[in-house]
Amino acid sequence: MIRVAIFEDNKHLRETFRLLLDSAKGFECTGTYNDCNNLVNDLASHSCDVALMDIEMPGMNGIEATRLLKKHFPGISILIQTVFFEDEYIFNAICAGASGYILKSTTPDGYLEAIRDVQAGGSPMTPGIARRVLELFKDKLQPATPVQDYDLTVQEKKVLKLLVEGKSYKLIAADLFVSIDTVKTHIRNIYSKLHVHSGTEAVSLALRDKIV
Amino acid sequence: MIRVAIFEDNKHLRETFRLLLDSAKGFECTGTYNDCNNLVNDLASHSCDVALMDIEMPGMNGIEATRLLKKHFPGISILIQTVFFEDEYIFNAICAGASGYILKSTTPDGYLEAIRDVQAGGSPMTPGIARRVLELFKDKLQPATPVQDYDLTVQEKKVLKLLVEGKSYKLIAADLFVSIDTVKTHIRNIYSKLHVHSGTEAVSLALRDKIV
DNA sequence: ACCACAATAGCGAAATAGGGTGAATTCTGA
DNA sequence: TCAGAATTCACCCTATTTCGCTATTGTGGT
Repeated sequence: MIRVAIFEDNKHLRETFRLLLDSAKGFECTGTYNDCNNLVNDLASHSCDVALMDIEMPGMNGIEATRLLKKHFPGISILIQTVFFEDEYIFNAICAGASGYILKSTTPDGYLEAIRDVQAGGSPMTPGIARRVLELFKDKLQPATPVQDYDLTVQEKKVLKLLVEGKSYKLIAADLFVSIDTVKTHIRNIYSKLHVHSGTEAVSLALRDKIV
Repeated sequence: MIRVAIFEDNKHLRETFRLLLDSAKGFECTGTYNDCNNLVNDLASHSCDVALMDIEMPGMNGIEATRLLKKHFPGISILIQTVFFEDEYIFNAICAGASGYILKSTTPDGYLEAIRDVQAGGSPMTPGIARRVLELFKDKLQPATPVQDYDLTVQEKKVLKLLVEGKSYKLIAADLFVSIDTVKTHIRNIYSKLHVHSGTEAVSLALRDKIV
């Protein structure tokens, strides 16, 4: 028997879900809630295995709720169901700890199967969502394409690296066994190539574009 | 009609896949290959929509092959099918550009559905794989635990943020509508809390520990 | 031989940053 | 309401940085 809690602000949908679960074999609806403003208390008194979570709700939204719920009840699996296809939502929902993400266009049977999947340790996703997840995954984890390499010379890269480490001109000169004036020259050239005008800017750019 | 190429080193499986595709409606097998050592030529002469790709193969493995294939034929969708459940494989396969990842324990009908899914722009994954993907996603993208928060005050954080953007004291003062001496004070306090002694060090630390 | 360029070095001026000290005001939690 | 924190500002002095220009040496390519 899979115990399911429903969080959905649309009254009609909420009732539909309850009916669906009550009439299906192996499911039990432990409660329906139209917002997450009493989330922790709600679930403390009526524990469940899976929470079916809408994103768009008055007050706390489903993603914040997911985060909160995972913090207080790590054992509960959360299945996000929404009309939103946006990357930002998908991304945040996953990071918040959602175990599945399905669109509201899913059929009733699809809902039941998704809940079963989640309970079995799987992560059901609408096919299109899965594709978005993989794309996001690639984009964010791909060795951050060094957009430009700025044509820094070997020595300039060394200087920049030391600059990133927070060293002063004097220390950089000592590290590289050159005079401080040479360091000045290199830094001048680095700034020119990077189109920046200060050490902080250069460090920022170097770290963001991973030139070091 | 979905045109499918099969890459699988096990002869028996290879033949089974061909039979499965030939006997199923809407599928066409454009070729079966026991390795990827002639990948580009193979597919140049027999184009396809979906490549069913094994990971473990003699010579080039399925993940390298995926990368290569995506480079030469970006339009072809790749469905990985393997016995490996390891995170490393999943991770690399996705980064290489795979559109789906199913285990060999999948049923024949499951295979056909997965291929249909891929062709339709979805990303079929064995439920357990999907869960691993989400976990990996979270682990790798989670705002890398801010080890310390250094107890910066609101204003100090603002100043640090602007410092990271490469602004000078003067510009920071202008941005925050305060005097330059106030900015100096804040920066003094920031340096003290961060245990650094220069802007470049502070920016470096701020970016690495994601305090901004 | 000539050129481009990396790497080195120097000088000087002006701007910016860093640190010491002190102090007023506002906010905030106990 | 009272202590402490946060925010604000001032003045002084020194160190560092930034940027202008110039110049020598070595190296690789045409």
